[in-house]
Amino acid sequence: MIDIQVRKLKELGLKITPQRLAVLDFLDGNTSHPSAADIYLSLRKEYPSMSMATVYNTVDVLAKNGLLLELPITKDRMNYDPDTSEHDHAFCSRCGRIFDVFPDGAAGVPATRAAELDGFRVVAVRKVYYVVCKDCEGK
Amino acid sequence: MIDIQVRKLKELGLKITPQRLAVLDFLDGNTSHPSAADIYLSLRKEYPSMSMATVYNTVDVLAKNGLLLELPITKDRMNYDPDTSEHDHAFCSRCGRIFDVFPDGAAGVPATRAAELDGFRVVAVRKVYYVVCKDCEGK
DNA sequence: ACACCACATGATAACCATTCTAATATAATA
DNA sequence: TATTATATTAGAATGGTTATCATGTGGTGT
Repeated sequence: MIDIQVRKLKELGLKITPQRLAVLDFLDGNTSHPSAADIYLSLRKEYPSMSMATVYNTVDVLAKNGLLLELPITKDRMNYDPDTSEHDHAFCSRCGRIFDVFPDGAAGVPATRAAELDGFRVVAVRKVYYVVCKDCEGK
Repeated sequence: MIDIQVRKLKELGLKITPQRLAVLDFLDGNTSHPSAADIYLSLRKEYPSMSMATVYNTVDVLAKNGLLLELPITKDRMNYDPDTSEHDHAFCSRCGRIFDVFPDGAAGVPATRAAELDGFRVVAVRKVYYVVCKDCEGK
């Protein structure tokens, strides 16, 4: 599973370190949209020496190379998503959770439109729904 | 022009202060998507006593009441948009400018879809295009 | 016009996510 | 195994945002 990503790292000339593998392993299949602190706290058990700087270095290099999406949703932290397929997100401002929102086919924006915009070269697109989720709606 | 917004403030039971009027006046018709610091620096000339706290208080209360959009685009600051009509934004990572992107009619997402999503109540939607703008593309 | 008071302002400190620094460690290669 | 470019680490620094609290003031009723 993460072998694919390891291969990508190698292709990019990035060194395969235990820390990077740990981050990749933690992110693999993770749909919780963790923050850097979430990743750090989770890995600290297994890698007590890991520092926040390494987490930031790692997510930065992953994001810069398209292996991880950066989700700027609130003003107080960045969140990350290892699922780089085309989808949106819903953020519940009550509980703070971030949900994946996959295109339902019909309402999807054509890829052609995303590639060019007012003569600008489009590098990425982020769409966020600010919602009150089911759990929170029921108070 | 800003009389409309003053009326809205009154309706919401908010006091009409010189500082709020100054912020509203600065934002009125402003398409530069300023940060709190931008607002503060611009108003300091006219209102030397104004503090960042007041700017934050003001934009928060305006945003909370739908008179101002919060745009979480990068990890280093929040930007604001007084144009609350339905539109998207394009952010050029080279020059840092934020452009308005208005729906071209054809590709707009139906309002009905925005109101309900996977059973979640949708409060707001933000769509950001990360681009390289024309000016920056030509290096 | 005046007094009252809930709310707003302002200076400052506190907070916290992120970045920087510089010394040390290590993966990759030959 | 030696070399070297790259990565890691702890800690400090940075900077946007929030919190604190004393002071000021807009709005309302008298």
